[in-house]
Amino acid sequence: MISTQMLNKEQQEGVLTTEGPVLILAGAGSGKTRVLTNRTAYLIDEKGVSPYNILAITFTNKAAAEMKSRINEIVGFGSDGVWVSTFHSCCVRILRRYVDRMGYDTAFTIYDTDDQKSLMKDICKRLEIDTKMYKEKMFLNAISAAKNELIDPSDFLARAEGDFKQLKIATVYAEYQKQLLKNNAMDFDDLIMKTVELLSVDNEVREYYQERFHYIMVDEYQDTNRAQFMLIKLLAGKYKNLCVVGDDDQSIYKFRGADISNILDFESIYPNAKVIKLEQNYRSTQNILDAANQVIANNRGRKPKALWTEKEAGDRIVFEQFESASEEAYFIANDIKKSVKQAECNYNDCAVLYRTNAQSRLLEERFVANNIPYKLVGGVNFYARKEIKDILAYLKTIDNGKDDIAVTRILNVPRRGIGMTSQNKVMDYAYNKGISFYDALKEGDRVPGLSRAVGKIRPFVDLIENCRDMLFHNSPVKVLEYLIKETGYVEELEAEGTDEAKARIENIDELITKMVDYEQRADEPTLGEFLEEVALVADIDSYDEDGDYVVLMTLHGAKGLEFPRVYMSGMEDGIFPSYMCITADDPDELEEERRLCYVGITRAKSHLTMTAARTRMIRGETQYNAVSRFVKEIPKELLKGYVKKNSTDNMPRSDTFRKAKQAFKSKPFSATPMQTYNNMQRQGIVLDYKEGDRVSHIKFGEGTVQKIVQGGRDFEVTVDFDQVGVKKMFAMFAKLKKV
DNA sequence: CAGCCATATCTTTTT
DNA sequence: GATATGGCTG
Repeated sequence: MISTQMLNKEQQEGVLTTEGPVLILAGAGSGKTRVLTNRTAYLIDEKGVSPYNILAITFTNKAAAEMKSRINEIVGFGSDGVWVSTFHSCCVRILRRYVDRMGYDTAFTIYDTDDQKSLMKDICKRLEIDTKMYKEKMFLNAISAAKNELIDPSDFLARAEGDFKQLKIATVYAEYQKQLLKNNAMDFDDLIMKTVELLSVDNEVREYYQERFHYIMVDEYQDTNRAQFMLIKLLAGKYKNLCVVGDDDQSIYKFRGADISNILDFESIYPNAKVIKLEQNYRSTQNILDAANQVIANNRGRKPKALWTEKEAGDRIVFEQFESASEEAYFIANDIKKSVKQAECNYNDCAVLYRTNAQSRLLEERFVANNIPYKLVGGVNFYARKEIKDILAYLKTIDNGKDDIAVTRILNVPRRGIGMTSQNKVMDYAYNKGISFYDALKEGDRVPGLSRAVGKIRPFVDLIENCRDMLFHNSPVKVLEYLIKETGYVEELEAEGTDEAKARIENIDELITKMVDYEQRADEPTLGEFLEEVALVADIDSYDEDGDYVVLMTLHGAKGLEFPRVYMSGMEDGIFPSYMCITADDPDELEEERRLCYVGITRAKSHLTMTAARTRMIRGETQYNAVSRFVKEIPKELLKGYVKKNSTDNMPRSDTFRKAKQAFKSKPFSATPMQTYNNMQRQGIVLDYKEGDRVSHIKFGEGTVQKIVQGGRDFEVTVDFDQVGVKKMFAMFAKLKKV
């Protein structure tokens, strides 16, 4: 039974307004999940709606699972019937049932980014595209963007309007779709787009689902793209009881096609929509909320809103700048350790957030050294690891022999002595005969030019066929175990004996465990369903807030979560906001970064610490970065000790550094590795070039030395570069070479 | 055909 | 710094 007395007035309104379109603008920490779960409970308990007629859509499995369990807590029995799922799994469910009406096999496989890349590579090779000119990734990005906008290959061609590059993309796009269909596979974007297509084209299917879903709710609506928008519009087409929840200030997935106008224009698309604003924040202290409000206030083009809280001011925000990124990591690790020791918090109260996954490395090292339990979320997905992808490719081959990408991946893994030459011969044969790669392997003796290789291919085909036969009478796990034994995959790793090989074996064991777990959960376990589940998990799904560990993740990953103590690391211009956004002509990109900052700040309940480093290694180059402009947007009164010690002041410490910075104030500065720097310092600097000499620079290319001036401990060298013009730089950093 | 070494490119963010 | 690719050799 639900009780509305725990809800504020606006929240109650959100729960009780069940009919017609509703837009809930829910600020960070304003209890939107509570509204959604209570609303569902209200529909079932009070309005007698069948759970079967309710659909709730989220972005991650974790969010879906949480909503499900919270509905369960309130409603108890009967809530199982509610469809709570992610966009992608919802679409898969629909497609598995009806996609055969569009020429696909309902047993299609789902391609992840890796698979897409492999396929694209093959296509570029076949179409003889110079991948130096046009990168595979460029095509994939363009295709993904098109799919998010529901633009199919023929639309794309029509829009190309004679533009050479666009025409090229159109050709590749068409071929890509053709190959996907042939492989009986779909990529992530297809899942949404094909569902929209199915619902648009097939009246019977559309009416079925429209009739089924009397009530639809969508979480994180600000992150929907055009395709997802259409999907929802189609599904809600009959009853129009659509409730969307979102916050335009937390829209951070534009790069993935999210269209903020979906939420901003909701009222004009659904004219009689009721709009409810949730502005009371229940999560953060006043200081944290003030900081968030002040930062986000710098964005134009947002729906005006003001978050408020009844909470006390709380601690001020800590900001610290360090000489290097490792010192930063050292500080964060120590600070967490200290706080736990003093019983101020547990490890799982703490989260360390950063802009890019690469930043996690130093933190991890520090955490290991300090014996701090931590969990890294994101980065390389478990299912993206080599050994896991190999095993999954076997399973995919068993499940869907049409998936050429999977078959080619494992044909020679472990080594069977089948090289590229043989593989290409089979591939050509398959292409000419219009059959799948695997089917071509089966008739290997008829492939021209395959002499000895036939004998090597045979055992591979037999293995796959045996597994398929086994599947009729055995559980998928049995087949998996048989497979691992027969291929000798683990055996080979054991023989290797390295730590890395051991870690791989552990991962494979983990995969078996996951499959066992799946079989126990499923009513009727099938290999296909397992593969599907595996394809659609995000790393965040495995994060469990009950375990006592610090969590490390990107700011993007943290959306929707909250922690008593939050550390935002790498608060530097060039890192966050990223260099790409600073240099972009489009000011919207900076605004998106600012929203990301807003998301980060509002994750914190009571303690927020921001850190920055003066120097940081990025891709093997040392960068010097200024303090993030976002830090400067926070009023100083909210910061603890902003101008106190010299370790936290804004001026660079060393004379050399200050001058270096002046010379390179516009760009993040790549310096020579520290090794050389130290050598030079020890030896005193000897320049092997003089004024008028031709020199070359690692980044700027060749140029002529105009002036050399002794400055402090280093030489200030002025060079007129052929490509980029005159630059002033310090010899110590510039690493100029005489040519 | 496989294993080794040189090189090139990468990085924002993810279902 | 790390990983993917390409060329070479045994």
